[in-house]
Amino acid sequence: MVNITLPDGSVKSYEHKVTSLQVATEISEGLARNVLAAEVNGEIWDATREIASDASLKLLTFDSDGGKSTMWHSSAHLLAEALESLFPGVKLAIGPPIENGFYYDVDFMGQEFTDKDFKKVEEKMIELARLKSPFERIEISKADAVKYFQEKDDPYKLELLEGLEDGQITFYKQGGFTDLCRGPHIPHTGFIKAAKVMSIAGAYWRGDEKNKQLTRVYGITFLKNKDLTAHLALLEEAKKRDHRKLGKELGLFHFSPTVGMGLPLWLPKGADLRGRLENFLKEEQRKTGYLPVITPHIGNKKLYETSGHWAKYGDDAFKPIETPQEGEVYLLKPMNCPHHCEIYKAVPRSYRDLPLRLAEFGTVYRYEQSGELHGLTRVRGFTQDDAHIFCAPEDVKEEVGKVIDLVLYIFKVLKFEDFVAQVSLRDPGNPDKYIGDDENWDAAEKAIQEIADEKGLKTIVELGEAAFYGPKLDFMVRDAIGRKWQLGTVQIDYNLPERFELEYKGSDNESHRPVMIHRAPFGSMERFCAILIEHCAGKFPLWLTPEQVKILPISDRFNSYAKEVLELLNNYDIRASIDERSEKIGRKIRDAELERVPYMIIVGEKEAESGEVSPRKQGEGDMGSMKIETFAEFIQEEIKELLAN
RNA sequence: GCCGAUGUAGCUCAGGGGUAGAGCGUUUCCUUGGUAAGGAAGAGGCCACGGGUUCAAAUCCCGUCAUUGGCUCCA
Repeated sequence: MVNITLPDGSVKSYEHKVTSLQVATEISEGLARNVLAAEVNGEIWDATREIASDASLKLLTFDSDGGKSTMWHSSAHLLAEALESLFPGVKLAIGPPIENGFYYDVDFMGQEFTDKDFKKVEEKMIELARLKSPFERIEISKADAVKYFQEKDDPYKLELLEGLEDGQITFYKQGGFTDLCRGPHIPHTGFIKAAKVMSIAGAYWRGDEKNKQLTRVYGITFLKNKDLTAHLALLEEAKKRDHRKLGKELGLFHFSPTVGMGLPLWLPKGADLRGRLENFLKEEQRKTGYLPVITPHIGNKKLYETSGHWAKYGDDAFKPIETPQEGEVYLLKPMNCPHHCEIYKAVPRSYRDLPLRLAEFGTVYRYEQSGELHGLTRVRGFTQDDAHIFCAPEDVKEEVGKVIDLVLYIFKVLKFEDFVAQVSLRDPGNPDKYIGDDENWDAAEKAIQEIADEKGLKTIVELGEAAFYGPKLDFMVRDAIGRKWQLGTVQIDYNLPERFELEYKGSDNESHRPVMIHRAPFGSMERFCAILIEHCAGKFPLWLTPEQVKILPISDRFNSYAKEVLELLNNYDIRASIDERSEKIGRKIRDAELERVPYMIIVGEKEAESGEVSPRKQGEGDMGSMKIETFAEFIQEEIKELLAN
């Protein structure tokens, strides 16, 4: 008797072994047609694998992460089969599913493989998929497995086999292709209806640059052609939103090789945007008890020896700077925290001073490898919206809670509505990796999890992802087109207070060690601006955008009336300018639309006579006529709503 | 840093061993208009940089630099 418990709690009983697919068929034929894999007792299995004893069962379709990854893993095998047939003699390394598709690392053994070959491979994959070859799971002894790959002369699989234990080894076979694989796989290749080879890149065998470089072939597949089309459309959309492209078009920032790679130059509009974001956060921080501090861009190397950063991250810092006379050694600061610790130490602290929240938009410099640089998201000089909260251990929970409130407010205002909080805790199997006593760790981990729950955050817990100095809470957002980004972070730190010997006098008249909380809601201004640009496709919220209103006179004759309107809007603190070119109104509208100015106002004879304006909303169109004051108040009202707490 | 691709006008890109091309932008002139591109003329390039091959190189080869897709890394 086999009892299968389904996610809704219902139980199905069978006389004999049963496969997930059979269970699915019983529920409905339609479901069975869509089942790619199954989660059996929390482990993902082939839907065709027999379940011999009582189990909980969750059927996985393409809508689930497990279903997708199974589908893509199987697709990697299909890709490998196609490559073997088109490029005889290729050696295969590994081929896992990834977030958007899959890849296979292939040694082409000197055969040329370029993007011109993609189409051929895609067609071959589909041709093979149409055969509906089942994925067969084969348990095999290590000796037989080794023999198989020796005969096939596949050095990579043989090396992988070395690390595997006899009795644990499985092959998967579909059609004429057999691969060493743990599985699981979809029932048969026929599910794969659309295939696309996306790109190729070099990748070292086992990620080690001493090893041979293989060709990583990226691909993606879908159950329906329509889904592939939609996916490609999404990539197109992402290209359109690329902050590097929009940054250029909208005049936000610029990179000059003469200044240096990875060192962004903020143009007036970009600086305006960023400054506004900073002021927005500064104002919120002022309201919630943060104190501003400012620290220099360099600091004595000793500072970083004390903090431990030099030992751990010295290789990722710019080379030290030396004074010409005294032989002192300085570092361009890669972190703000040591400076802030010194501010803490500037005077003796009492429990009455705590929590002490020191905030600074601190610019830091880190040596990123040249190949790592990417627009504003990965740069060598960037500004953190940094703050360090020094508090008593018992206040950690409350302080983290306040940081969460701040982050949630920012997300709400900037319309990052889809996010999860990742709670990073210690790796229980590896306690030596961490500093600080267990008691504090336990308390901090508990505090973070409790407060995250109390604040109603959707959380995922990751064991072993904590920093060596304390647990973390990171916010992962999904942007408007579904891409994931890591934004704000909150980190609890026992290390630096220890290293800098920070103390405060408690109400018991004894010395105590504070806990330090690092937090940066935006992370870095550069990276955040990049994400924001892509999130809103350059259409910034009204309160934030460099130019809120563009005044468009119908002809030169109305430029003077336009100036009156401008002056009035300025009195309402509305950022506006006039398009005085002698172009037709259609042209002025088009250009303002492309500049993503949220509101245009058209002024001509009619408006000049009645003292009104005819506003037009970006992307939407004409709003009719109204008094200038009415429009100004309308703008002010919209901003108020956007910022409402 | 490593591998691949790319580098031509301010921008987007075509071309390709023998006067350097287009569209957009820009400048000047004409046009003065009612909700997403009015017209004309002109300016603008050491074809990334340095070597080589060649009678001749923007074009072919080598190197450098930068950009870019990945890999590795990310306090």
